Amino acid sequence: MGRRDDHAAQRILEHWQSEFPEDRLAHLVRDAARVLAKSLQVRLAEYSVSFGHWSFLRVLWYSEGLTQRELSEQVGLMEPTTFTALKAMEAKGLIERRHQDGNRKNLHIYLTDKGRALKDELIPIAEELNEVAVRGLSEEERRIMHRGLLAIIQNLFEAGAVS
Amino acid sequence: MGRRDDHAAQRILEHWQSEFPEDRLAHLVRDAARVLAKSLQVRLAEYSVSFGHWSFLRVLWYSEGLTQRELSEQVGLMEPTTFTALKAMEAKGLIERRHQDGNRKNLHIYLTDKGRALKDELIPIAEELNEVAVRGLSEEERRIMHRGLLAIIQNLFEAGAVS
DNA sequence: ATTTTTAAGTTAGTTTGCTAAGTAAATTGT
DNA sequence: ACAATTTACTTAGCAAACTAACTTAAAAAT
Repeated sequence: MGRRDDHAAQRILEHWQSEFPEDRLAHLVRDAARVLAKSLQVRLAEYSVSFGHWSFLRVLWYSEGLTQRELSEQVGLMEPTTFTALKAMEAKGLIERRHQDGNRKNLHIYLTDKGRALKDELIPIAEELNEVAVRGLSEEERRIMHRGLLAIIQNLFEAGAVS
Repeated sequence: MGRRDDHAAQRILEHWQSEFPEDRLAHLVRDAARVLAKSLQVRLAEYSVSFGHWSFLRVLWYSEGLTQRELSEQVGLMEPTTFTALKAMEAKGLIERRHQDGNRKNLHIYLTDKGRALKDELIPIAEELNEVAVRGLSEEERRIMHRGLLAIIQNLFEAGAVS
């Protein structure tokens, strides 16, 4: 990493010693999410897989044949997002969208060989990145972060904070 | 919160008992960030302040007169993003962009009275939301999450993971 | 059996962020 | 003092997400 990036890293870190008590955690979570996403994006780009597509591939590798709606729910995105992503993935030859059992409405999603083959290439990348990200954190700390993030999500839902 | 939301909450939580070891943390961080952002957005909307504008306001409340570039760095966003947000905020009468000291290049950003007045209304909202989010987590756990998130950001920068 | 309701997919338009490339002012080097 | 470089802002265009509203198929109710 060059001097420019060291500088960027330092800036983003210094940033967090500073003021703004009122929503420090929210911004910190957001920054971490951005850095994580960006990192994965950079690595996936070598395989011409976008970050958006990755989210669907990782679900499909575990369970093909879901409908678009079911996929939406599994992935945690809204349907129009899913729709757009899947159309693009179909155009790139990663998946097929098929009607089934005489039902002319539901579309079931299947991987192509090409899409399926990416699994063995991309999973190690994600695993390695994950490992790098939490390097230096103890098992205990990792568990607490996991539980803590879940708690935040749950708290906000329970408080009716999210629509 | 209605039944529909309970359902949504449960789905998002069940989601995290499931497979996908390879980047569970990354997705969890991302989901938490989305829920946090969404929650704040909903609350800010009552004041016609968008989430994007909030990020700048909170910095400006602590230090007016920064240039656009300096603001970008403080907020942690790229300059074009800053530019667009500030133009919109100027149009809404929240800030002014002014040349200074005979320098025809740098633009310094100042709050209008309207922008300044929002501070007392919005800061409590953010504080309250933050409190709700981490409800049930001990001081110790909060500290670990804070350190852990910082560590993730730092690790990824150090690994050259981010461009 | 027909109507009504619900569900799945789609389209349109918005928001928030990005990168890459352009322009013009200010600074530095000769 | 002038040329070259760097810096600050701007423009253009793209990506990933969203909400709201539409269409049509399937399921439920009368």
